[in-house]
Amino acid sequence: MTDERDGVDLHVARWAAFWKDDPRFEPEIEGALVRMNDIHKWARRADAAAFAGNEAFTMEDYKTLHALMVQPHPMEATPAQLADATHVTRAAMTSRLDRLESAGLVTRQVDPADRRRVIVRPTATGRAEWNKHIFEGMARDRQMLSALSPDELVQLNALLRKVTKSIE
Amino acid sequence: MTDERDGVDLHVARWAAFWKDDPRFEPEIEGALVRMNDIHKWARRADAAAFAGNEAFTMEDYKTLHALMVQPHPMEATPAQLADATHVTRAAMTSRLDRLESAGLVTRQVDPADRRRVIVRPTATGRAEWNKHIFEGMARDRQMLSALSPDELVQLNALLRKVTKSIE
DNA sequence: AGACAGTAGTTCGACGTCGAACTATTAGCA
DNA sequence: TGCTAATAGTTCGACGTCGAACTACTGTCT
Repeated sequence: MTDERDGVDLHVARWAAFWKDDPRFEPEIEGALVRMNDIHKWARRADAAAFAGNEAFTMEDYKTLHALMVQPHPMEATPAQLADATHVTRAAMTSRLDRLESAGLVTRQVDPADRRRVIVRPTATGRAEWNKHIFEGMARDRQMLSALSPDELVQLNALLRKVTKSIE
Repeated sequence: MTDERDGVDLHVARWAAFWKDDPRFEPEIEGALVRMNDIHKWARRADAAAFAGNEAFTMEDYKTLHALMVQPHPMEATPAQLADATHVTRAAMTSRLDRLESAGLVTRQVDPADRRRVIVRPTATGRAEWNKHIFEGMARDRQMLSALSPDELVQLNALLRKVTKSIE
């Protein structure tokens, strides 16, 4: 493996020099986490840039709408389910749904069977808005990982899957 | 490769059923990004939990202090360098440094050679506070990736390095 | 020397999120 | 039937971040 070094290698090397011979610092651990962090940050910035010009429809709005569309029971979910799916608190989801509802992209309806619950559904406008952005996002994702071959992608997922299984 | 499926596999399968036969959706791309996202979120939560009880010394404070300690020119950096290292804006770094300075963990000094610049240095207290947390964080990182063997970690970094090199 | 673009850092207002407190509703149990 | 605990969603105040505007200083070009 004669790959050139990336910026993270420099970071890790400097760091390793700091604690030379201390076994508690493991370069491959730090390197992997820093790289995943960098990739994640880059993706977030690319997504945010794609929604930068759009006034009144933010990336958060899109992600909420997206979570709603890919629910097991499609086109229908509670705020709590959406909060779990997007990894935000219920409080944050309330304010997201406020925006989406007043923009006419989703509807809120009290569940008649359990009046504590609220059922969220996308409107036709909401589904159209979601369709407008979904494939652009997948194209960005494809571009970001274009350095990896199909085989390498499978390898990467196999390794990552071991990690996610151990922590979930 | 007979690894069991993880939660992301379910997510991707559901999603794939949504756009069956649409070549724009690539399961391995989405899977890799979602997994990295999940791992990143898990790490952030673990770090945040470690600083939860600590009043007046947040995770952001620690990361700023850490960036200062591992600079090429150790123990000395400008706000802009720290902002780049931690991937926040200069504005955010200003408020971080305000907190750290008033807590007595760093000092700010105007550079006599270029009076636009400010030189940030850790105090003895700051260095002690940093030492108190650095190894705990590395232990958390090690624990999080403990599902991977040393060989697998090297493979993972090789794959991630291809990605980071292509986007940096 | 004087004007002007560029750079470093800060301040400001807006935004999204969090955790805690609160309201409303449901389920369990004596 | 009543009392209590648990649950779903919302409101509230605080916090960290961002982008834009601003101040101060430096370097360059004429």
